[in-house]
Amino acid sequence: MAVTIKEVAKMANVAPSTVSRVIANSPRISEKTKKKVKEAMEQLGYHPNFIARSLASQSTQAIGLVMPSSGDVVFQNPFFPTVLQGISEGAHEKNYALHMTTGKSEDETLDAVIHMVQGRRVDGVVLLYSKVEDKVISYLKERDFPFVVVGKPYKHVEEITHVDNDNFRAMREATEYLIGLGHHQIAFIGGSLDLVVTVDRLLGYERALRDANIPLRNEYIVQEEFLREGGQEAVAELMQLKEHPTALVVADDFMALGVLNTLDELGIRVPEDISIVSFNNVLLAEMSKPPLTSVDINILDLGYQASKSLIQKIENNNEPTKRIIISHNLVERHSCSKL
Amino acid sequence: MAVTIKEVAKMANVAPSTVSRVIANSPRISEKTKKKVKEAMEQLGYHPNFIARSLASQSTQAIGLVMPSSGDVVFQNPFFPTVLQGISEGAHEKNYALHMTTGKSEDETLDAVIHMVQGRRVDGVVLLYSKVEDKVISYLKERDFPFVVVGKPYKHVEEITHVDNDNFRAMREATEYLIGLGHHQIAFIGGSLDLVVTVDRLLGYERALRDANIPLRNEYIVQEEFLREGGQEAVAELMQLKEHPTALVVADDFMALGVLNTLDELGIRVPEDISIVSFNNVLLAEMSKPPLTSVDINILDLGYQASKSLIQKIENNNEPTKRIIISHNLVERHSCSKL
DNA sequence: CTGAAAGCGCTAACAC
DNA sequence: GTGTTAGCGCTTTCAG
Repeated sequence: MAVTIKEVAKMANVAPSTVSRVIANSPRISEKTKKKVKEAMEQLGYHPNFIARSLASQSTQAIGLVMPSSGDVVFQNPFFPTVLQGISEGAHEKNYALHMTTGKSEDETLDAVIHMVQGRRVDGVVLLYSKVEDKVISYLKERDFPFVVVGKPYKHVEEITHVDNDNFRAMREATEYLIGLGHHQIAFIGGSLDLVVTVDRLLGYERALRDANIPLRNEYIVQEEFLREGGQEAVAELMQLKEHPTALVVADDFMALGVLNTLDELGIRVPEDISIVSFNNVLLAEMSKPPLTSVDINILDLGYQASKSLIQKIENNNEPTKRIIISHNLVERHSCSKL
Repeated sequence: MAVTIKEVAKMANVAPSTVSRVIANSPRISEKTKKKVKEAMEQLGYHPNFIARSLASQSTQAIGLVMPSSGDVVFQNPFFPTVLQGISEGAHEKNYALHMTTGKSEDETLDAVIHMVQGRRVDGVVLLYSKVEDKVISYLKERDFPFVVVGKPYKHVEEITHVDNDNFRAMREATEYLIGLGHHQIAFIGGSLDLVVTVDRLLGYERALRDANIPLRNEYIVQEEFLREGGQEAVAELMQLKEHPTALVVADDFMALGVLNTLDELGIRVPEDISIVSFNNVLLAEMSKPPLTSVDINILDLGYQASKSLIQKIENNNEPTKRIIISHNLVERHSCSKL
């Protein structure tokens, strides 16, 4: 077995509790013994056992990550590694570890979360997605277990701490940008309406058009759940309309890449024939042909703030509910042109 | 506090140990009491406390994940979510949880691993990368802590269980494929030579050329560490050679996308002017223009087998060292043409 | 400022 | 088959 607190205590000629206090860096301990103990720890190569500490202190210093069901194609999106990185940075700063959960289906995910929570493996949870009706959220909320969501919860927005962009405004601005370039026939290509982010963006899109007195058309709104097959057709249909759009707002760079691809096959040039603004501004956006004008939503910060605020909530039980809005900004590249 | 084993015991009129046995599904316990206990658990809404169990049994049922330092651009690569998914599936099957570690630098990563291991937070570790000189591997090996690596370790290959593709053969075949199309001037674009995978593939490339009696040229070998800036130049230089290559093998789809991009800017058409074979076959490969001919390396399986074999090793201490080779296959799309 | 002792919730000999 | 009893390694009153 590894070296324990007892052995350190013996070596330093103190009680185990004193060693424990040194670890916790208790203020009421003399510099002298502190030093003595530290030396002993050093010499024995002591490392605290987290599990034991967790059991005694009823806290794990770990936060749980709930990913979308891995069946989802969403998972392929570079969005995730990036939020992860942000979360990880925030956690790291406060010495929290990360515990992951994935399930293939929604039910599996819920199950895994229950295990994690009831098994007391984590002190809090961050949800990396936000669906319209979500069992995980209900479960967590009901048990009053600390959690934050990346994105906007569908229900109880006021009672759930979440980190989000102002997706409504972001999409409104993106659309206005296109309007400013002279476009009136602007289509919206978004993901599943099950995702709150899609809903918000759709609303922003509609608002921009309405404000500019451009009539909305149902044919101009497509939900492209599947990045590939489904998308191809949807875009093709869109372009076959008598009055086909001259510009597109696309909910995600990854999707936009698919769109770009389809357009190319149809012999439609970007930005000459059609303009595109997309979202997220991942590395992909600058590597596509043409490089995409994309709304940067600061994914890293989204993650960073999520773990930060979760930890605050964990450490201070009556931390107020917060809504943290991460800024966004349009990065102009070469996928848009004036009409 | 939550309901414990004791309360269940009391309610079912048995000893705590009996309840424990029921949880462990011990064979030598009567069906009758088993049922009685289960009912009590049900009624009280009992959930075992993992932490307590871990402490008592000296095992956590969790495996640690070591990601490459997050500073690396590598992190952006869709490769990771996919291995993760595979690992997660393998872990899930055996009821293991996942614990993540990331550091910004190599040293931070090592630190995090030490914490995870010494803190007894995990029973084993899987490394999601394989670098040429790696402290994490040395550390783990020295302590004889169970681990497997995804990819091929640089040293001690025989003593470290790892899950890998036959990258040498895969790249040789990819190169031969191009040779078969009539290409003789084939350049190699790979990642950092710090990564073992790059080394293996480079070797496979060289072998294919040698076997075909095509002289190797140093100018034809480029390491493109940075996907963007650096890459642009490297490719440009390559194409400015008097005898520029007519085909490229690229170590990764993501990189290939960058290459495609640069080529386009230079007015060089794929596959008319130059052919490209890339690696990994992620979703990206079919979404690029043109869709990439790419070697599918079964990333998901790479992850799946990694967690599988790690768990075996954890559960059976004298499980032999294994080398697991995941198959690959060339997926033809539209980035190659006959010369 | 430091020590003694009682747990945290569960497992694992060892009895019977 | 089931109960008793020690711990696992640490934290945390409570004394002093």
